Amino acid sequence: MTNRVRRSMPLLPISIVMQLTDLTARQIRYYEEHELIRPARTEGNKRMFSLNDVDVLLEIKEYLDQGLNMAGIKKIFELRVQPKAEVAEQKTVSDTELRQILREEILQSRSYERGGYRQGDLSRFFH
Amino acid sequence: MTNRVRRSMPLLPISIVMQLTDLTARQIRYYEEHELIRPARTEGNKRMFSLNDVDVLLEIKEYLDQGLNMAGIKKIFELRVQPKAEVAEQKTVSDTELRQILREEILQSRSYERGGYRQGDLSRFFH
DNA sequence: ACTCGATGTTACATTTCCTTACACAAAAAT
DNA sequence: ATTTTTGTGTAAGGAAATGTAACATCGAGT
Repeated sequence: MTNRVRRSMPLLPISIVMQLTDLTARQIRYYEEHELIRPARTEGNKRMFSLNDVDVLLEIKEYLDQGLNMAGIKKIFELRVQPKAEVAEQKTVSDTELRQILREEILQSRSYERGGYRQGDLSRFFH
Repeated sequence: MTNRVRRSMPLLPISIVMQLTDLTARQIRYYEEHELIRPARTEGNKRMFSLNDVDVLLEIKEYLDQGLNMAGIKKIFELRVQPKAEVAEQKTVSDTELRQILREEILQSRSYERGGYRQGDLSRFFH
């Protein structure tokens, strides 16, 4: 359930996404222009990307490499069936709420798996 | 193996960490001053935090709530045994390499679990 | 009352990111 | 063979996020 929530949480600034995807800012913004991704915005209008966004970007890159154009890629994403539950969830949960959820889950999770590690473990959090 | 790598990858700007932890920038920087965390820096000297860092920060917060002071918390972290393999890994892998690894893993992972979802799945990546 | 530890606040500098506009090469369309 | 479209580069100017540094505050303990 919350898996999807986690992956769609806007956490990353564009600089990191650039490093993760090897795309330029220009490219990333261009793909957003074509509505292939919809990064969240901070109060100050800066883009914040989710892991999902990164994933989509990598996929776009792949398709471009294979010779597809924007139209083709756009169509592919359109055809992808989107579970209704997911849509509902996305519409009802705000970014701020997402982070609240995340924080709570982190707090809960930590109590368990703290063993011989120097620091607590956040990995459980991601799936 | 790469689990630890992932969690120690510097991805988050301070603003997001603030939201995730409910700490102020002042507090976060203060804890860094006391070497409880060691966030990476961008070329432009901005702090970039890993999930590990967030985890540690939440722990610090917890301890402070319980009345501990910096010295106490510091000591606790010191006493935490750190597996040797981890140390070696942390010393030999640069941030840039980390992101490279991450990217590659994302690419690999996506091919599998793409089913009825609108977008590829990055979750496998985290643990 | 005084000190110290943890945090708030303010000021100023720098970096990062934004939008907008123009350029351009390669591909597609005419 | 031109002309258009597409995907991307690049530059300008401005706004937002973050940095450091200094001083202020406030509670706990002495």
